[in-house]
Amino acid sequence: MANIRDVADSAGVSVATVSRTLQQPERVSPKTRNKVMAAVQAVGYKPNLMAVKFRSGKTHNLVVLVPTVANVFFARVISGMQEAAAELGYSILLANTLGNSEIESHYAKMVSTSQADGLIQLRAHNPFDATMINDNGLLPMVNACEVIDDGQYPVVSLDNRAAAKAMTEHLISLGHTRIAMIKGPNSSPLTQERLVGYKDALAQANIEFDESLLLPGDFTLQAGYNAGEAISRLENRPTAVFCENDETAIGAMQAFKQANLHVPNDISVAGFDDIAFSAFVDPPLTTIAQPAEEFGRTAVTLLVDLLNGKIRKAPKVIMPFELIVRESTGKALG
Amino acid sequence: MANIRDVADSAGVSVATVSRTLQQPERVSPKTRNKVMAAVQAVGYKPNLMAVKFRSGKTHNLVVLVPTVANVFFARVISGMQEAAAELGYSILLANTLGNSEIESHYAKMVSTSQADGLIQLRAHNPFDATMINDNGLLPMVNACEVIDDGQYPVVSLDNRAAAKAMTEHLISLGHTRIAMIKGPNSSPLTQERLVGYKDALAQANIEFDESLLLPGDFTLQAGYNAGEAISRLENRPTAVFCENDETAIGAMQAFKQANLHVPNDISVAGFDDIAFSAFVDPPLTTIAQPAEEFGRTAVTLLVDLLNGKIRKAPKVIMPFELIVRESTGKALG
DNA sequence: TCCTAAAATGAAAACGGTTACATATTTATT
DNA sequence: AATAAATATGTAACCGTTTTCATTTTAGGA
Repeated sequence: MANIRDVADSAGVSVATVSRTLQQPERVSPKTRNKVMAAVQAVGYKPNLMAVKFRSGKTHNLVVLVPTVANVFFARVISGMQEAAAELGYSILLANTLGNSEIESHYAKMVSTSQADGLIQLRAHNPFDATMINDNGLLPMVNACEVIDDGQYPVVSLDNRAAAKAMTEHLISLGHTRIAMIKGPNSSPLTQERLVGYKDALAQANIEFDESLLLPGDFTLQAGYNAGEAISRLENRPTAVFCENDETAIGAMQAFKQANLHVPNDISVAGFDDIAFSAFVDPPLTTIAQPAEEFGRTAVTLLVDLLNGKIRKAPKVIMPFELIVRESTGKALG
Repeated sequence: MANIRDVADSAGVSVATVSRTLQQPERVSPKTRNKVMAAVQAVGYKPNLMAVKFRSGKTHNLVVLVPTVANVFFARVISGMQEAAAELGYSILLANTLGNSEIESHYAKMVSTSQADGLIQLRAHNPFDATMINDNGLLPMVNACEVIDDGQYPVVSLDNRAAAKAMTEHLISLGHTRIAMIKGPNSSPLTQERLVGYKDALAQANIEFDESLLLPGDFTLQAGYNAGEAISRLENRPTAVFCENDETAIGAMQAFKQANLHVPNDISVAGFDDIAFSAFVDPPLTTIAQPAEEFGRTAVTLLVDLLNGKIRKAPKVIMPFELIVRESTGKALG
């Protein structure tokens, strides 16, 4: 591979002049500029950006830690990130961690080993262990969606409590009083917040919280299906189910159909996230829409600001949500 | 950030010794080793991997170009890639190109600018333009799923023609003779191959190919819905629809339901890919399963072999498929 | 104890750029 | 035409590591 010295030799100038021609063309005379450009073509020069990044100490790489890109909501967030990063001149190193802590720390380590400038994660644990921490103890990181509440890192999040409350109120307004909830994984703070919002709404309507209507889940279709089956068999069956994400809701609906329960006549089903599939299932799913792409864009912007020292204290950006009422929720009958 | 020189000073040895201690501990005396390790801890040394990669000329980064991670099938392929890469000591730089050619070439350029050792793409165009090509004209690349047929690059693919033929034969065996097809984007060779397989099966059964039963699509839910609507309105309606991917099939099924067509009694629907959702829609979707994760793993392995010079001629790996019959396809009635 | 071979360590070059500083050239001013 | 100022270019240090080669130290055998 031709390097900058080959170009310099071919053009009969110094390497400094070649570098200047490429970086700040206005600082070099038109005559020289032409010579150099011709030489660049002639020798087929491509700058070794690894050398540039090493020399400058800025990689312009951002690591993104995502539990799984198979989660359709995350996929939208990532799209937003990639767009914003491209605009700001950064590359996204997307780490699909699959819950594998080796992959996680492999990528997290990229920040402490100068391979990336900062990190964004869509999960709620500190990815940096003692071996990665540097002098001042803080590596540049932004948390999106899920929240680490230690207030040390910028956060872009949703008011999950308010959103869950809004959805529960919607169900209550349709006359439902026995409302089950299928939860997300307990490890996720977001799951807890949504649970609190659900309880808020119940309390406000003077409906007693019933522990037996709380079902475990992990945000997958299969978990939704399993919970749906369990609900179908309940003796005093609830008339509505609030699922903490859309995959769960779609899985549950399938279980209800196989148990010959009609949605929403026998049981209303609500989701969370508004993934693309939700408008195309039968019946179309009532859910909470989040500005997923905007989440991603904001996270990247925050991180870049952080890297540029434009941020004093870790900000907390709360994104808006929207209740999308479709046909999977209806009036409580009987 | 402490560098190797700080460690050397702290341990009272040379930088060469520090480097050796870290890279080939056996080449250094136990006494020195302990001193150095202690110094590493004391100064909080983390090697600057940008410098290492620059120096070695090997980045151990692989760029993966994917049109959109929102495609659930791709998400599975990516998971497989990440696993294999982790095992082989490589990092995946995942580029969600969103069809944006700027993002595409931004990431493709990483290979020609020494930021990545090679590239895998899940699309069928040459991402390298004239400005990226190096001396011998070939940059290390592997094509997965979609095929560039110039035989220059290794390929890991499916016999899409055979798979589409198998699915069409399944429909024919159920008594269907009017079988519509909802295509993928025309830009995709894979789409053409599946079309040919479909025609193969028709010809073999002496069913004349009907151009009017061929509907455009782009692998999205919405395109499937649109095509499904169009099919519902056809005067001489087909009794079966073969969709070139599952998203399309799910979108089409939704359109049929809204047109009061029962699946499969009024119309059978078949997909392709076997994404997770397909087992959880109503009715569960008949489809072609591909070993998605294995695709990813194989692509990474091929690329790494290519980088290590273990490959003479561009190999073509064909992965197996499986026909998954669920409830969305049934006997042709009437 | 002395000599040789093996093992351990150090000095310095190299990777490919950028950039501060020095020097050479051009342009402007009188 | 002489001089100052502005512009253009070159020289060399530098970023943090690895690695070759030279040198020193240690171990082993006589």
